[in-house]
Amino acid sequence: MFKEEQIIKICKQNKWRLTEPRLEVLRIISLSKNPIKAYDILKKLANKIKNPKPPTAYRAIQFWQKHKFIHRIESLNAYQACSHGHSHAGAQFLICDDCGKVIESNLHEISEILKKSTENNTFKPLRWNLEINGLCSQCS
Amino acid sequence: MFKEEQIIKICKQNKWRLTEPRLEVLRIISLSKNPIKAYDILKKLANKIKNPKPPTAYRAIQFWQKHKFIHRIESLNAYQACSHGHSHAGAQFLICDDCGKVIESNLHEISEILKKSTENNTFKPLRWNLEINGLCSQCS
DNA sequence: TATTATATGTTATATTATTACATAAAAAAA
DNA sequence: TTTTTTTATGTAATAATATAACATATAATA
Repeated sequence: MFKEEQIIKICKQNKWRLTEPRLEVLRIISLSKNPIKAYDILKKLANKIKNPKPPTAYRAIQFWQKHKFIHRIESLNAYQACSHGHSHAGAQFLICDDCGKVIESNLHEISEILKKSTENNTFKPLRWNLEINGLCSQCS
Repeated sequence: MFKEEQIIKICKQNKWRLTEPRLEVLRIISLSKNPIKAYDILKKLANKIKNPKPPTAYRAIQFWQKHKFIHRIESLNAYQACSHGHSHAGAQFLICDDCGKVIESNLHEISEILKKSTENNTFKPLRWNLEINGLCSQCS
């Protein structure tokens, strides 16, 4: 969704500190074809900064998650760049069981349903995560 | 959803071996008010069988998951008894950020949407997991 | 009863993530 | 500008979650 220069700009505008580990971690996640795991990020990070330790990766991951530029795919323990506007309350992912590709999907009806559900049962949804497993068009 | 005797019956009918660790793990999960973590299951299991090790808990968890009597709440790394018929393809959970209670919800419209989504984008959904965070009626 | 398949016990280890504390760098205040 | 405060990083240690591997036991089947 976002090009690096856009992100740099957004960070500047919001006065978010765009440090080297953060930028490198974002690049690693963005360049990854499929969701990437924390320790794989860490391995790649070692090509950019010397002998990085887990907290270095996890802190940067946390930073980008907080600002909604990346998502965590819970069922995979892995991270993927957000491919939509970065301020949506919920996300839905189509996870191909065959090739492992994860497509971030819109399915905007979901938020409608959640609103309705609220009225009915009084649970007040704030954010959500929908992970759908199946077969992508390539693999089916 | 299921009482123990029903489960015993279902296992018998299907010739699933209902061993002691499996039964005890199911009881522990069923009796837990909120989703329970594997190592907490293991701790409780120690009251029932002598010095159980992680695989004992994880194997039983896996068994009940496979047969859809329990769900894993991915965002919590925790397990909860299924409160619906145990053969649905997808599950939705309302997770209260305040009290930690997790309500398994119906939201049957979801499957409709997924079917539609399939037609549109050719992804073929097989199963899904929707975790909605917010505030339950008690806490809001 | 013998054979096969399934489940468990146990040790070890892999994977994922956080705590704690010292140091450094940037931002804000004086 | 200098001091102070806040924020981020480096590093070591360890916590939390999960699985592999293999020997033994138990149940199902032949």
